[in-house]
Amino acid sequence: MDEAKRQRLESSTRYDPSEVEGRVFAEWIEGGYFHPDPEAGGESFSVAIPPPNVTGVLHMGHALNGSMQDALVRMNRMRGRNALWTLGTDHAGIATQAVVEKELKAEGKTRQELGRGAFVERVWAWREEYGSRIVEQYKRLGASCDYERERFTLDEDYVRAVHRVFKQLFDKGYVYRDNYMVNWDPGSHSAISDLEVENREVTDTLYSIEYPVEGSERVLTVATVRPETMLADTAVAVNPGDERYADLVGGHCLLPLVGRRLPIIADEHVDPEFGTGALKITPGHDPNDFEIGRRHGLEEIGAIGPDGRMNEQAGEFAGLTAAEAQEAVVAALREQGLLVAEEPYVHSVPFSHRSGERIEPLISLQWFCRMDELARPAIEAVERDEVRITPPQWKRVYLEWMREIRPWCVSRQLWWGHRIPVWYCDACEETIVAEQPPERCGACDGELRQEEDVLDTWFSSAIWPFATLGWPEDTPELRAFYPTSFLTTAREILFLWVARMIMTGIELTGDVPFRDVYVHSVIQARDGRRMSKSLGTGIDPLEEIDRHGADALRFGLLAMSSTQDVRFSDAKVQQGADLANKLWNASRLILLNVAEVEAAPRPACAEDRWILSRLEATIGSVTAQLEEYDFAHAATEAYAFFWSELCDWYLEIVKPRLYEREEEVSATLLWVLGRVLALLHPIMPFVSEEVWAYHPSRRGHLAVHPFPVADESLLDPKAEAEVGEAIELTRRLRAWRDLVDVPAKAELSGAIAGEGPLEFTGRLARFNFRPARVEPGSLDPASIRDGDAPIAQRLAEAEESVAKVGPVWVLASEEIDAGAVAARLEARREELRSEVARAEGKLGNERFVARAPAEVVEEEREKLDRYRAELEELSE
RNA sequence: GGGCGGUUAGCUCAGUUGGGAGAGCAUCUGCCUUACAAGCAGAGGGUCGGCGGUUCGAGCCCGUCACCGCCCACCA
Repeated sequence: MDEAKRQRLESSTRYDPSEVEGRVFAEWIEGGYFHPDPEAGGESFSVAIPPPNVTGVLHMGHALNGSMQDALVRMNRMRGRNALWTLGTDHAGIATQAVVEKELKAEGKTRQELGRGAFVERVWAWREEYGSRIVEQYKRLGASCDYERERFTLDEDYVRAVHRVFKQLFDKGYVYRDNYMVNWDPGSHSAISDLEVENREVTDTLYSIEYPVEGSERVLTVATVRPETMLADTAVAVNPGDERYADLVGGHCLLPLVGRRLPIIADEHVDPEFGTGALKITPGHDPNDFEIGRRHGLEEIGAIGPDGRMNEQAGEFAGLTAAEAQEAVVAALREQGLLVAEEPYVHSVPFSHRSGERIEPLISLQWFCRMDELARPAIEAVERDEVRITPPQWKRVYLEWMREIRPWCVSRQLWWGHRIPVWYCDACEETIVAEQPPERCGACDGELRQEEDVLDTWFSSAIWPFATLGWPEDTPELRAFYPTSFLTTAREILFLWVARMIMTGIELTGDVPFRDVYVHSVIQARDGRRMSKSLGTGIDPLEEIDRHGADALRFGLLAMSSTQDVRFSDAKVQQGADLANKLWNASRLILLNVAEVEAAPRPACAEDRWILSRLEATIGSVTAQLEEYDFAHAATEAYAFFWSELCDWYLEIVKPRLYEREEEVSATLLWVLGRVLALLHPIMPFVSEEVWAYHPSRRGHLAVHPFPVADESLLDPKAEAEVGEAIELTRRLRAWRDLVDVPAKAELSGAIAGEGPLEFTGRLARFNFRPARVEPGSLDPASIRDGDAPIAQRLAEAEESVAKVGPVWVLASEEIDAGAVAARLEARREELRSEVARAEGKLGNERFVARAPAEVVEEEREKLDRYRAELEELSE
């Protein structure tokens, strides 16, 4: 080690992530480790990041998902796979357009004033300036993405891919244009899909209105929470089995305020139990009524326009907002005495997930995609586990949703996005769908105009895993890295994104887009509420990185993740920070004291075999857990091995040997340290890489160092048992010392029977042991010196076959308070008496003895014997 | 209205096929022991949401109730 490095190790007693992370990340990039050559050959491993919105800033969900992906990508890169982690951003139509429109508004302008072309240019400008923020933030996390292949869903070739998809689906008859009821979002001024609607409980007023029946004194009383929509009513419906109204079906009533004749129809949808059993039908503004209307061939009237205001169909109410119209309609009805009841009514109402505004269902000419044909193979792929979903309950959720799938409204009335590749000829009414803009109409050579609408953002993200690799071209990237290896995702986009990727992947590439889907848990705010910007409950991952380091946040997030949702735990992040610091300091101890030897397992005694065995066992199980997406157990198990077994026990045990620069222990320690660093690297890449820089075995960066494979030949159950017992003995001695109030500095004397790795036990528990050859229950007089008197006995049990550590006697000394010892002894006797009673009770139960498995009964008998023996020994 | 998940130590969470309840943090006690006081050693703390059932034996299996959360749903 050169002098500068030694100096730094000696002087830095604390690990400082802020000093390390930027520098180390730059080295990785310079090394080009994250930029694989698709033609390198060999086994590849690839992941396409769920593309964050280009407007986005890194939030805790990204940080969690990123930590998980990076752990697996790094592990596989270290295993020598040709690893690609594709990063990029989503143009996020509505969100991005809204951001720029807000900017415009601040300048007193609107997008309409600007015009489409200038507006879109303006969004691109915005994107150039701010669009890479989140990419930079992924670097702070340490994400080993290929930053040289950053993709954007509006890249030129990505646009071509989208056009190809649209055309292909159109040609197959899946994509079509129709006048249909859609979820109109008055906020973004666009249609949105069913998946972008969220239902909220709302208390409205339920109004009961009387519709006079034509040619009769009777009235039909209908109930509605939206009286303003009555202006667009085109029928009244009753249940076909409802005898009260059987004679009226086929007749008409008169729509109050408007005077339109409404046919009275019978439809199964009407619940005779609800209200009066008569339902006003507004096909233009209610999804149910729309269906009924289509079944009965009713007229579809739109009285509310896309701007949320009443149109000319609303007669005198035209120009009012829907809310104003409601008041006015109610007032008019009340005046005419047709309003017979008003009562509060709680029901669920659709709201736009995008703008938060109440959805206005209305009929509109839109582009749709039929999903049933696309869904079929995507269902089979999951049923057959060609795409595995973890945890398994989400498989069922996916399948159930897919089996009920409905057409997808893919057009959006926005300017920012993939403009739909459809051209209309006004001269001959030809519709042309094409990948490239056609010059003139092929039929009549007339002028063409392109469809104004753009595609749903999710239409383009649905092809992300292969479009980012160059599809539809047959690129080396596509050949090498598709299908991708896995996808980690939040469950909220299981339908919105994951299902659609599987469908398009199979349809367009003939293969699934990924083999594995891991649905991760949601990290909630500290108080259990949802983390959200608007609630102010968000926790900024970048602040956490500033405060504790990226490794700490990564460790914390992985450790707190689970199959169920969990609250954000500052303690877990702190645990990660502590681990990084501990790693640094343990490494200082080792690296500054070892002899100059090659790292190698060179066990010289039981404890050496023990730590090697524990290390390999840990490598095996942490690796398996990472492969099963059990990140929490992987992180905490690696932590426990390193902290407790390696630092608290092994390093303390071998310190004397280390200080003497013993070669065997030096070699072993370097070996263990190297493997631990590699094992931790996928979870804590920065600190592990930094420490590795000081390791004498280093030939290159840890990021591309081989990942450890558990070496079973180093597993040693015997050493584990022996040292485990010596550790247990040490613990009991320490506990005993504390409980009898022996001063911390006091060195006690004792006699011990047995053999095994006891040297460290005496040292760590501050006991001077003398070997004592004993029969159970008695102390060999030969081992007692003048003035010695055993005052406490049997601090450890002898395990038959292994270490053969026998009873321990502590010899009297002035540091020991005989009264405290006696009290402790009595407490132990009490404990034993209750254990004996418990075991006796169990064994006294005939049914237990008769029915429990023999080994369980035998075990219980052995326990009883042991407790009795110890109690016997401790009795005066 | 359906479906899913949760309820375990003061807090946040683990708990593999049913055989004496664990971790981290917090608390208390003692230690600046020459890697780390962001440390070390030790201790205390839980009728595993309630009730019932199956079983020799239940945190775990079954039923039921109570809260909490999420997803899906076209009943005005």
